[in-house]
Amino acid sequence: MGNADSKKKFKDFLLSQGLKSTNQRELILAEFLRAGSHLSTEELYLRLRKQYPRIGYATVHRSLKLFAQCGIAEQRHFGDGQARYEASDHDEHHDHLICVSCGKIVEFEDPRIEALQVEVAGEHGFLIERHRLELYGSCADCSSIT
Amino acid sequence: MGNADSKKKFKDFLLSQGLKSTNQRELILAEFLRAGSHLSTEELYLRLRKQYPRIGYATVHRSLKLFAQCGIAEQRHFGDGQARYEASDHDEHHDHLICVSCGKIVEFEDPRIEALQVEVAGEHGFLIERHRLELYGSCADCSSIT
DNA sequence: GTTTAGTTTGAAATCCGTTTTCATTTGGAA
DNA sequence: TTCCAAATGAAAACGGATTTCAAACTAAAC
Repeated sequence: MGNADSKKKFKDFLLSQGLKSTNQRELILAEFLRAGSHLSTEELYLRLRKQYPRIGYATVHRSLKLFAQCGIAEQRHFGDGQARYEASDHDEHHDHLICVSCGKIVEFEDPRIEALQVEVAGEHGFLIERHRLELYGSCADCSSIT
Repeated sequence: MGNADSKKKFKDFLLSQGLKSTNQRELILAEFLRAGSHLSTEELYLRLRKQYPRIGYATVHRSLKLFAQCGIAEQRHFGDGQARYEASDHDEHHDHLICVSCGKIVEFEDPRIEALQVEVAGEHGFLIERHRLELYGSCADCSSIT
C-alpha cells in the first residue's frame, strides 16, 4: 500500500467515524509513513518533537491507535516491553527475524510455514485467526563480528 | 522432567549459587508444580495466599524468577500484558495454540516447522537462537458454540 | 464572518503489572 | 548460641500505556 493510499484511507476513516482531520494527525501520519517500520510510540514522538516541539506524546499515542483501527498500521510486541507499530501491507502477512545483538528487524514470509500452521492447528481442533512467529538470533553482520 | 527432578534441580541451584533454601521457596515451588502451566505471578500468588496468607507477592515474583534462572520454568508473554510461567521440559521445545475465546492454551511441537524456520533464517543470514510461535484462534469447543 | 456544538489537544495525573527498597526475620555455618 | 549474609513482606518506585480536563481547534450552521 503506497503512502498516498494510506493517507486517503485514513481521511476516509476519519470521515466515516465522524472524526476530525487535524494538523497534528496529518503530521504524525506523514512522519510515521516516512520513518520506516517498527517504531515505538516514544521513538515516533521524539522524531516529531524535533520539528514540531508542541506535539504531545498523548496525541502521538492516540494517533497510532487510530492508524491501527483504520487498518493502515499494526501494533507489534517484540518482548522488550514496548509496543511497536508498522505500516501494514494488508494483503500480505509477514513474520519477523530479530537480531538480539543489534536490534535489526527483518520481515519475511513463508507460505510453507503458514500451511503447516493451519495443518497443526487443525489436528488440535483449532481454527486460526492470526499468528505470531518471531525468530530471534544474530544477523549476518553481528555473527561475523564475534 | 518430573516434579521430584525439578525440586532437586532447584535445591542444587540454590546451593551452587550460595542461596538459601527457605520454607516459602519450597511452598511456592510445590504449588507452581501442582498448579499446571501458564500461570501469572498474580494467579500463583492468589492460590498460595488461600493456604498461606502470610506469603507476599514480592516473594512469589522473586521465586518465579529464580525458577526461570535455574531452568525449571520459563517465562512467556501471550499478549495480554502479563508474564506467565510454565514448567519447562527443557529437552523438547514447544509452541502454543491460544483460544481467543476461552483463553485455553495448548502446547504443540512440529519439527517440520522448526526446520523451515532454520532454512528461512539462513536465507537472510541469521543464526537462530530461539523463536516464538503462537497461533491464535478458536478451539474446538468455542468454534462449535458459535 | 460569527456563532456554536462537539472534537482534539497537551500537560499532568492515573493506571497496572513489575521491580526495588528497607527494616525485620530467618537460615545455616562457625 | 552467635553471627552475618540472605530472604521476607509491606510499601514505594518504576515504566509504558492510558485517561482526565481545561483550553484550543474544527467545521457545520447561521
